[in-house]
Amino acid sequence: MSELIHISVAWPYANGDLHVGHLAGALLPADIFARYNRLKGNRVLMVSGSDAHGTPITVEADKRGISPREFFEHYHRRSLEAQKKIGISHDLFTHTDTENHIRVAQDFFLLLLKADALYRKIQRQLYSETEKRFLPDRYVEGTCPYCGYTEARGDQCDNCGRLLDALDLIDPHSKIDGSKPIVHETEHFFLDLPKFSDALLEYIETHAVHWRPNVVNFTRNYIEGGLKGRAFTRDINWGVPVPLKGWEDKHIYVWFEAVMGYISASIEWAQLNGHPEAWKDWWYDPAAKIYCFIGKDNIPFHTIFWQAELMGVKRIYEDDESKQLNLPFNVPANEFMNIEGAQFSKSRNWAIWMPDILTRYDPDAIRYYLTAAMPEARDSEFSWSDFLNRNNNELVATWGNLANRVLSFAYKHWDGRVPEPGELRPEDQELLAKIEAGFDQVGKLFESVKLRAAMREAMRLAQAVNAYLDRAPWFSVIKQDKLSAATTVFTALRAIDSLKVLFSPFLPFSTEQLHMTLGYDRPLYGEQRIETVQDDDRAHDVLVYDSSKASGKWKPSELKAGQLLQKPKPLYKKLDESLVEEECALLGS
RNA sequence: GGCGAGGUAGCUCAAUGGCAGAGCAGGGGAUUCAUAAGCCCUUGGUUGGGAGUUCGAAUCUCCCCCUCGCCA
Repeated sequence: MSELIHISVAWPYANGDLHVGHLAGALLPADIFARYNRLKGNRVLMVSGSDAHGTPITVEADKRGISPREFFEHYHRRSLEAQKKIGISHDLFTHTDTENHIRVAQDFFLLLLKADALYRKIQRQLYSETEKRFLPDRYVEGTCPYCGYTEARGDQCDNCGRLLDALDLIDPHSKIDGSKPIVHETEHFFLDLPKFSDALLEYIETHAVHWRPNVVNFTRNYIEGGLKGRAFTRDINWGVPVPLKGWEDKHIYVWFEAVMGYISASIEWAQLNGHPEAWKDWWYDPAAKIYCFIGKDNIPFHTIFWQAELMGVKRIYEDDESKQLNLPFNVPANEFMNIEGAQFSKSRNWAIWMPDILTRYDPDAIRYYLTAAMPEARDSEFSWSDFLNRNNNELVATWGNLANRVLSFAYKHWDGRVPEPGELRPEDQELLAKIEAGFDQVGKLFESVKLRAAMREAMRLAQAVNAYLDRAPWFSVIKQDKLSAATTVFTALRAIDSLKVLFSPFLPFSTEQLHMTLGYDRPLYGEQRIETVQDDDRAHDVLVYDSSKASGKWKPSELKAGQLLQKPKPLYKKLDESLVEEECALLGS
């Protein structure tokens, strides 16, 4: 039975390149999960985009003397390239500064206002006269009123650890230009979260049964601790303008606006595909399942605030009052990936950047390691020596070598064709039955979003094929009893053909190569393309996934004897241990 | 400071009250189709520290230490 699966992937902030944290935290698990569901025959809609708004982008753009738009578009384009190379198969990866997104976010705002989910409140905030703008708390520095530390930030004192109100800082000054800010009053809209408290708890009790414990506990506790209204608008001159007269200078708070992108991107996808209403299948059919793939820092936004927004508007671009927007079905948040024993840090360049490592390593080698070390249950560690070992000892040695040894042997002894087997012996049937059962076992792990375990299970099956080959007659009998050898090689080829499917969500590039080597002509997966979309006034670049040529199915091999093989080539490269020292030297430089 | 998660073998990680496991690394063995790959066997643990509950604790409770996230 075909299911509707929506995959909402956290929007990477476009103030820098993608790094392994983005991949391991959200992008890669989402892609693996999407590919599995496509193979299962489910209707998948996976969307995301670059988060283009917010203060850090304006600050960086100012530093470089360019516009925020020019600044984020640079990183957006690099993000598209990197994700295409590593095979993150978004049906649409767009950004939040499109005319479509701005329109949707503004309509969302107006619906929330109409639903009485927003209220107005006047605040006092620090204002920079030199920059003609309000200063976010973390861009203010001054003396801590408690401990006297002179470099306390507006939100927190790093010396005594106390939380501060920027207005309490002694001798406050702007971190950007050192000028002294003054106190201004400013009015804002707030999202009335307490109003949704009961409904949110109810949602957690009914929906979160199968969620990861850390996500449920954190969320329940957060709500039970008492929700407070949160500022929904900001004094910033970059973002989605508040669509009300007299409010033109204020913009919707970037966090609240970015999550709306899951809907705006679904709408954009539907329009690009010529079925403008198609997005509603995922957002209004109660049977559709929405999965949010995010990092742990994002949990409250995807388990509380986004739900409150959806509950608040109830429906958008839909007149039928019996319909209601779907709430996320699961939020499989990942923890963080540290690097060589220390936290990721952009300022110290303690980071592994995707565009950079993609110049040196194959995408599947990176995908294999990031999945094996994925922070599903707790923070995990990226270590270059571990990367080397897992690549050489697991990916190359166990799985790559298995495919290569069998294919080379078959190609050499049966004129480049799949051999005609004799009757299958008990050990052949046993192996094939084991592999067939793997589709259910690995599938179950996918359903509960345990991707590390799923890949390990596939690897265990590859080991079982190696063990089978150790006992079965083939190279030792090729001269005397070619039929026996043919039966073994046929069985092993079928096993490899099945393993190719099991591994393909994790390793889409190499399994596609293997698929072709095995003599198929239609690819397992669709094609990714970077395209330019023309809006009313502007244009923007997107990454799309075209599934029209995809033929992969989540089911055991039916490889036929006589099928013409292509000359096999190794699927993976063994890496030299010198890389460990070289890569570590690049960290922090 | 409050809340949440985590600390398990050399490394990366499993194990939610019932004999502490896996992969890799390390050691030994029989092999040669294959990228010196694969297969079989195997050495490693006072589960961060302390106290308690229990017939039984990595797991539950309390205290302490350390790491991460959110509140910010």
